[in-house]
This record gives sequence, C-alpha cells and structure tokens, in this order.
Amino acid sequence: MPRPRFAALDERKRVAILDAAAEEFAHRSFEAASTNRIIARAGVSKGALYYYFDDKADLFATVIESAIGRAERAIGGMASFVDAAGFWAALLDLYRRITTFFAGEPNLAGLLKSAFDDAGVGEIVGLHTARLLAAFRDLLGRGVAVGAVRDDLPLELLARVAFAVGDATDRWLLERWDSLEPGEFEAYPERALLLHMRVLAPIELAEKWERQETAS
Amino acid sequence: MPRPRFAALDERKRVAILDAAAEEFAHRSFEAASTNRIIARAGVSKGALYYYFDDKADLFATVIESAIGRAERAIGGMASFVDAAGFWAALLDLYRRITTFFAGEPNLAGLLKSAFDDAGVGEIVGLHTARLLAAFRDLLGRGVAVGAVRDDLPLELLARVAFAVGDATDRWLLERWDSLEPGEFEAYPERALLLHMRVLAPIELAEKWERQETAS
DNA sequence: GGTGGTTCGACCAGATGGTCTAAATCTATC
DNA sequence: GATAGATTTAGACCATCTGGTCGAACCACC
Repeated sequence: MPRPRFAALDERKRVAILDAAAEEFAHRSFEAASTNRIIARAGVSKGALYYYFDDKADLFATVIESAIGRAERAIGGMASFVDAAGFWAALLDLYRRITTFFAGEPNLAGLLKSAFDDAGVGEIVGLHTARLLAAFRDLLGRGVAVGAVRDDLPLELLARVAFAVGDATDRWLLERWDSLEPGEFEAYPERALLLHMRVLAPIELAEKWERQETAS
Repeated sequence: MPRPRFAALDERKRVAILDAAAEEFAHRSFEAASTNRIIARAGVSKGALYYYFDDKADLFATVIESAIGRAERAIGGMASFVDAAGFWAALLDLYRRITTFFAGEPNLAGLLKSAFDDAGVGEIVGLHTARLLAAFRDLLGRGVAVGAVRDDLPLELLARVAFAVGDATDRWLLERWDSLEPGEFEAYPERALLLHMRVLAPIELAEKWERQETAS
C-alpha cells in the first residue's frame, strides 16, 4: 500500500509516477527494474518517491493493483448465461472487451506477465494474481455447471492453461501488429475463443461449435 | 562462443562453472543475474571467468547452448510415422523421454523460460530458441502432411501455443511435485499429449482419440 | 631458468535502493 | 501581506553491488 498521502497527490504527478513505473516493470523483471530510471522518467526526485512509497516492492504492488483495477473497471464482468451456448457467447463478448482494452494499454501485458511469471514477486503481488486466477477459475466452474466447460481436469489447471494460451496468442498478435491484415484485429477475439474452447470445452461441444463456425 | 580454451579446462571446473551459471540464469532474468554470484557459487575467480568467456552474454549463450545440446542428445528424435495415429504415438513417446529428462534437470525449465520469454535476450540466444521452435514447427508440418495436425492455423502459432500449454502443465506438475499421487508422474506425458492434441489436431481426430482413451 | 598458460583479486567507473537534512512550497490564521 | 507550522521536494550521501580490466603471482613443462 502506498502512503495515504499518495492519493491526495496532484493527479498529473500521480499518473506520471505510475506510468513511469509501469513502463519499467513491464520491460524488466522486478529485480532488474530500477527506481532511478523510474524517477528519471517520471520527473520526480528520489526523496519524493520514498515519501509516497515504502520501497520498490510497495511501488510495484501499487502499479499492479492499479492496473488490474483499471482493467476490471473498463472491461466489466461477464454477462449472465443459462446454458453452454450462452456461456461461450458471453465469454466471447468479454474477450472482445478485453482485447480492445489491452490494445490501448501497451504495458499491461508485460506487467501481468511479470506479476504471474516472476517467481520472486509472489510475496509482493501474489494476492492479486491469485485473485485473478480464482475469478477465472470460478467462471470456469460456472461453465462446468451448464455443461460449457469440461469437468475431467482440475479447474486451476484449466485456468492456467487458458491464461498461457491467451498469452501466446496475444504475443503472436502483437508481434505482427504492424502487418495485420484488414479485419484481423476485429476477428482476433473470436479466433482466440475457438482456441480456448478447444482446451476448455467438452470436446464434443468444441467440435460442434467449430463446425457451425465453419459453416457460417 | 566461449574461448576455445574452455573446452580444454578440467571437466570438474567446467561443470562447476556451467552449473553455477545455469542456477543463476534459471532463477533470475538475464539482466538481474550476477556474475559475482556465479563465481562465488562455482568457486572460481573473476579473472578466470573472463579468461574463458567474453562477457556475461557469452556465458549465458554457452549455458543455453550446452543445456539444449545435452537435452537433445539425451532425449533423441521422434520416431518415424506414416499416418496420424503413428504421428501421435511417436509424439507421446517423445514426450515421455522429455518428461523423464526434465525431471532430472531442475534448472532446465527455468533456463528455457528465460531464453524464450526474456525480451532482452533475443540477440544473445535467439538463434537457439528459433531453432527449437523451427524444429517443432517442422514436426507439426510433417503432422499436417499425414492429417495428424490441423491445417487452419499458421504452424508458427500452433508451435508457440503448444509450447505455452506445455509450460503451464509443466509448472502445474512441478508445483505439486511433493504431493503427486502414485502414478501421476508416469501418466503425465499422456495427459499432456491429450491437451496438445486438443490444440493441435483436427478436432474430429482429437475427439476420436479421446473417446478411445476414455474407453480403455 | 625461460616460456606460456592459468588464476587471482585489487581495482575501476558506474549503478543500486534507500536515508536524511535542508530548502522549497503550501496552508491556515491573523 | 506576514507569519508560523505543516507538508513536500531535492539531491547529496551511504553501503553495497555490478561487469569487466589488468598486473602479478602461480604453475607446468621444456
């Protein structure tokens, strides 16, 4: 938690600090990230930084929490559903919002990757990453209840595999960002969802869904 | 490339250096990894380290190349096949060898993760990671030729997604290493393969294969 | 003893995360 | 506007660390 006084800081300065830190933490591991580079980029002094944060870990946790909070507010939740078809339609809608949001947040993917994958930061942001994973896991549990999600593997494993697949496809998209074909970005959520269905859905449902998609 | 004299170094010292470096590079990003910690762990002097390697990047590249080479030699290649069933049976056999090898190499997963995911090391080890990816991609291409692998997505994307799925399931296995149920480790390659088939195979084939697995 | 190879560790310039004193700025009151 | 007190900011400083250099000591061999 930052010092309470951080919330009262002038907004422009607050954003400058958080953005500069997000940039640094998105491109380096926590350990390699440098507070000196952050203050230089943010245009504040060392003393000022430590006036608002206990230490580097406090700053990192604040950046992650802020980014996740912003994403959740912008993306919103998943619409309600009563059957498997409704589940996947609602998830596609969610993926569309996620993709749009991520497209406007160049550092978010790198930040989340750091938070999830850097073995050294579990103590700092583990609560946040666990919360995200738990939310997705619960969502999959609701999918199981309506027959939309397979029930032969642990939900925790499915959630992690889905996150990993999403990460791989996101990076594939980003690497070709400048050479995307017309309509490719708009089609991406649906393409990603099909891959997720492959992994997450009962296989018969995935097959049927794909057959319908191919026919239309 | 290390200095040619490194190959003539006493084997115990050579292994000590490579193992110490592998340990450090497996647990930290390249930038955060410290040559001082490596020499302390290896029991050699700073001057000696730089007598054999140009710099930290040279050491890193050597460690990665050595690890990959060792893995390739121990795991071997994939058996030949003439049809889809043969492809997947041969891949399962390969996964078994991979799993066994990785179980005996605690640092290898972390090392490969560093090599693939650390955006800063592309110039250092990009040739090696590209080669691994290309090998898998070619293998998938041969799978396409016998109808074992789907042909509706780019092979590069499929290879990356498969790597990501493998990484997620590997980590899932490792985190529960001390509480694995009897037979769980032995069954892991087949479980992993089923997930890969979901992503890589034509959906009808994946469904048929799973039905057979469930029946037996 | 001479030569070449190997190893050591002091040294270097620069960087790190965090501390702390003093100056600058802000706010409230008169 | 002046003043006092509170808050914020700057940047020098600190101990420690970094990757890499280099002169000298050590070792093996002839």
